[in-house]
Amino acid sequence: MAARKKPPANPRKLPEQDRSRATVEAIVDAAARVLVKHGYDAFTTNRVAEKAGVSVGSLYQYFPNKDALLSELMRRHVEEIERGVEGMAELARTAPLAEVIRVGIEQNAQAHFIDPALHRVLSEQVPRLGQLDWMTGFTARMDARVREMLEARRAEIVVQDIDLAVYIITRTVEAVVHNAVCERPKDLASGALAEEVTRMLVGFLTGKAVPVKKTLRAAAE
Amino acid sequence: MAARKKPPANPRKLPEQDRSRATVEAIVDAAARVLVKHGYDAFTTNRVAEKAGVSVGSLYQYFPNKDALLSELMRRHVEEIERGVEGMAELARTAPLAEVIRVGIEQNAQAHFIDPALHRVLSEQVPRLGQLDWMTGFTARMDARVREMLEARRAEIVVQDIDLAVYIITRTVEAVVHNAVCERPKDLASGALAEEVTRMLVGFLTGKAVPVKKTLRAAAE
DNA sequence: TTGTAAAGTGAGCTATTGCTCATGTTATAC
DNA sequence: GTATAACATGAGCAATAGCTCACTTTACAA
Repeated sequence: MAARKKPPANPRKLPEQDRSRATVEAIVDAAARVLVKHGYDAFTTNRVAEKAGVSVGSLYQYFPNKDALLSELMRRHVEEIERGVEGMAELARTAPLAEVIRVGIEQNAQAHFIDPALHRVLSEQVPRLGQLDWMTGFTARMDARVREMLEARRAEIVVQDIDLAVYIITRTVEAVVHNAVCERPKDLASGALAEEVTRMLVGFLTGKAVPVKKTLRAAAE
Repeated sequence: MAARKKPPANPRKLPEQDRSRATVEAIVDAAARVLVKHGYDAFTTNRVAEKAGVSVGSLYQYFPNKDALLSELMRRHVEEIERGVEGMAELARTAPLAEVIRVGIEQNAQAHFIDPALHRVLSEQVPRLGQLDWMTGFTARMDARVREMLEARRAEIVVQDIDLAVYIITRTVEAVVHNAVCERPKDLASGALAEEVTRMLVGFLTGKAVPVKKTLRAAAE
């Protein structure tokens, strides 16, 4: 536990040969495996290196410190999630509001199922690495997308403060889905949760009553 | 960092004399101060003892381990929050739905201002102490209250699955308010956020359109 | 007074962990 | 073949933090 306070933060060597690129991959993979299997307490650089089949020294040749490795792992995870949401851009222009929102919610849910165990550990156990550089960019991009979508539909929308609406929507969806993954998997799988949250958000945005579907959708496939 | 894995978990001595009760208070107080002022990284038993003006030995006479101290600190914090919500019981019976919800939101916001710094550290930095015994009871009680409130108003409510509705409401309010404390203090203070979230939730529950207030409330005092 | 239990002390043991560095191995350039 | 740089190794250092325990002090009861 030596240098947790004084981060050397040297921009370490970048892998140039294939061999070293493979090493970096092995390290990141092992990091994820260790986190998932044994939790953050067991996430030591020595252990990760061992599981990766390399020596600690190699690890520190590509990551200046433990947090850098953690940061890289999170960055990759978030990147995966963002890729999953990319396809929504065109749908957002063509489909009706309710559909866009429902798909948004379902996409968010999907994102939580890419690697649920890792996602859970990252968000519950890992100490907040005080505003990661790339993290702010991520949320900003997400917010911007929702904002554009809303602005393109100003006609249907009664909400006054669009910024505030974006804020409420994004936090609500993220929080409800995120918690539901562990606490209400059934309602998430059946679509009941997405159904209700969609109704809530559409009503909120349009200021109109949205009829309750009397026939709840059966659990798909 | 010796016994992090093998928790002795001995039910340590309970304070019997006034002197020792004062010691325990001093320790818990110091724990909060250290957390707030220097973050979780600086939260060491030695440091807490020092700040409390007692020896580490004394600390370990009343807390079997570090996590127990942390747990007690969180328990007290949550207890304070719960006390703040107690007064809502009667209001819930007399006032109109929208009013109850708005006050609920505002109470939740108030709770975050009891000790915002501590609240922030606890929720952002402190590692999840894997399902604290008392924690489940707390959320269960809160959920039960909201549930009762809804059931007493079944007539106004179109929602089919009340359990699911309770879930969505509680998570939404908690998440939106919690995040807004740091990210949108203005909207929280002005009441704009509570206004909008209330409109959203009432629309969700009643299935009716709720008119947007054209005149946004000015920031109170 | 005096015996006993509660309360308090703090030096230091034990274990862990992040990280270094002297050394060895493999690939590329000429 | 040889020089050079990239890559890899792993024993072990330095720091630290959780916790113990032998011992002292204080409170209270008889």
